[in-house]
Amino acid sequence: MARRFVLKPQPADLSTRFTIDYAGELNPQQYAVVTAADGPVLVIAGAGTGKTRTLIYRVAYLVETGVPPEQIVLLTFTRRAAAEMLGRASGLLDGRCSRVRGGTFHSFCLGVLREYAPRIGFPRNFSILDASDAADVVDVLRTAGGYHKGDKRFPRKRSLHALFSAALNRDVSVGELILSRFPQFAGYVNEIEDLASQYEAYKVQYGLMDYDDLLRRTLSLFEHHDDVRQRVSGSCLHVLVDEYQDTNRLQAALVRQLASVHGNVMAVGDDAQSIYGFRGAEPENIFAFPDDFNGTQVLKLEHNYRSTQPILSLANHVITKAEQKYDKTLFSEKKQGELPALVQAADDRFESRFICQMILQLREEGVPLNRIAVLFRSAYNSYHLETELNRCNIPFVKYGGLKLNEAAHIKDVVAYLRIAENPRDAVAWNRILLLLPGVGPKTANDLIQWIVAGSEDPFQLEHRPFSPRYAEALRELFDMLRAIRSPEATLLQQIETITPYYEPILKQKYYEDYPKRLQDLEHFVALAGTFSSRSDFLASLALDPIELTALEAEAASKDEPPLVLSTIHSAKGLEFHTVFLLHALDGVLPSFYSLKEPGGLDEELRLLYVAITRAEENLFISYPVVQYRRSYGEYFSRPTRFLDNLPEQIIEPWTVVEEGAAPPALPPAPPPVALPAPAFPDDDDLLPF
DNA sequence: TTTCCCAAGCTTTTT
DNA sequence: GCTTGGGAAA
Repeated sequence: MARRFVLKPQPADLSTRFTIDYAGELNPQQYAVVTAADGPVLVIAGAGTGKTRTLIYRVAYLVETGVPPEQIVLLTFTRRAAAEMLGRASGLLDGRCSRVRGGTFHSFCLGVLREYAPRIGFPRNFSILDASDAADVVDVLRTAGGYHKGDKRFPRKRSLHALFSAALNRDVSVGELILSRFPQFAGYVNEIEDLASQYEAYKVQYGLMDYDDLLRRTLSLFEHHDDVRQRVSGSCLHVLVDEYQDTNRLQAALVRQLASVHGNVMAVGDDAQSIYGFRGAEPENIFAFPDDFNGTQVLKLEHNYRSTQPILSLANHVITKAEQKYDKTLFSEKKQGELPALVQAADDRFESRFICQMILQLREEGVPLNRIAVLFRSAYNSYHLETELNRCNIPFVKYGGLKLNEAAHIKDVVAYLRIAENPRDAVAWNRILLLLPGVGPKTANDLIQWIVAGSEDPFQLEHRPFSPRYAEALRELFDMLRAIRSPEATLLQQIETITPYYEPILKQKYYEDYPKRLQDLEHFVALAGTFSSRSDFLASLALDPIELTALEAEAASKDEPPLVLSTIHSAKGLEFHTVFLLHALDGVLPSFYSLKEPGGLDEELRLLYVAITRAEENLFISYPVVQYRRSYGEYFSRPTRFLDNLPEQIIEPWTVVEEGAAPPALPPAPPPVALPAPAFPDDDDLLPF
């Protein structure tokens, strides 16, 4: 019997049913972005203009207007950023937003490839190579090919891989790149190009992908398999891309593919904050966006809610020094505030003590530690400070330093897991075979050939030529691997099978500091416990590297959220009540290396701009007058050229002195008279650091 | 072929 | 301060 079901009429105005008062909670510019119609939208957002907040509301708005959350894709620069944004969006909307797909380009591509990799000749369980794995591959090939036999210097494995990667990300051939930017290797163009193609072949042969492969193989998957593109892009009803100024050519092409079915893309960026040129990022992507997408609506966010006017004035001043002109002047809603300080310290120790004491004072005043950040150009710039912080018992996390998965002993353990996941993973095999006594590069290579060419069960020793020198060790290894391969073993059980096997090796290999490394392993085991599948765990380690200090800080202080130490790059998108920038020296920021790069100085300047605009209330830029270099001794350093000749109404000079020598250099006391300017060496004599 | 030892060289920013 | 490469002994 046929029936008729009568639908009730839909309410004419959906807005009355929104749970969020968008117009009330956002300014008109933000509101325009959040409620923008379908189609391509480009948002030019200055620093501190509530970009993140706007994107969060946009996601919520889309969900409220009926877009299925799983058809929204939010591409961000780090997974941390994605998780934070989706968390906040979920908070706005009773958890519905948690089903939004979010992550980095790399993690999104990984998801696509895990499904479609066989279409382009890769196994689904391909392994992901990090930079040092990739360098290991290059090393194996280079040794096998005997390239380093020449009389001149052949590039090192890391340089080689960096070269391959740079060529790919800039869409030029390795040969062209060498001639244009690395003339010192020009004598080896043919050899290096050979190696590059061997590297590619090796990855295909053993089912391996490096970071670049994740992007470019996904792109080529879309380009050559239209049904896949249709399917994937069809599931992306809305694509939102954060930090668009830091996308490279590949990523921009991916965005075009993802939006090719529905055409709903929102890209958000700020060309003045482009700091990834070294990785092939092309800030021009922002300006090319309207050409790439017909009918692009361009919207702007200009009101700064983060920083006080004095901090913005400094930022505005600094950015005018760029070669390239930026059409930017930031205005704050917060008019009042302390002047940014340019703090001169005698040396590293003074600088560190100044920062620690100031932090303690701020904490006294009620500023939580995790609202304070110390930023620096390079991870090692903070060594002295870290010692001093430990002395003062100030807990901290450091972002941008050594990652958990970069530590050799962690990489070893991960290698066992990787083999269990992908038994053809030659890099992982190489790594763990070399740990066996009596096995060197040659034997390892031979064994890998046997193993990979072998039967379905790669962990059989029978019928394989092997020497008694390492037979017993190999048998033990295979027994262990077979145990963790067992389908019943949970991830935690697998790791608990590995550790007793690996500990003797660890003890032997790192006898001096093995207890410390053992501790890392314990953290690692604990971390593994939070994952359910081995493949998720491995992917997360590769794509969302965890800071070594993050685990330590967590273990050490449950009571107080720690201070943040971070490279400027890793602080992108974040904001803090108080920001310290240390080692603001010529040669550090701008980095010595940047002088050789075309456009390098501007990028360093933008880096300073990013650092400055992280601050809400207080900004202290400090530098030591005397630096020490082993092999050179002590020498005078020079503060960053970017702050030369700034008026005192823009940045206030401070001097740090020992108690008794002069009034303490702490507010509200007026800053003491500056020391006589140090005798700077001539630019010619100036050392890189 | 492996392993040990010593000298040389280099040292940014990230997925 | 650390990795990397070369050379020589086992």
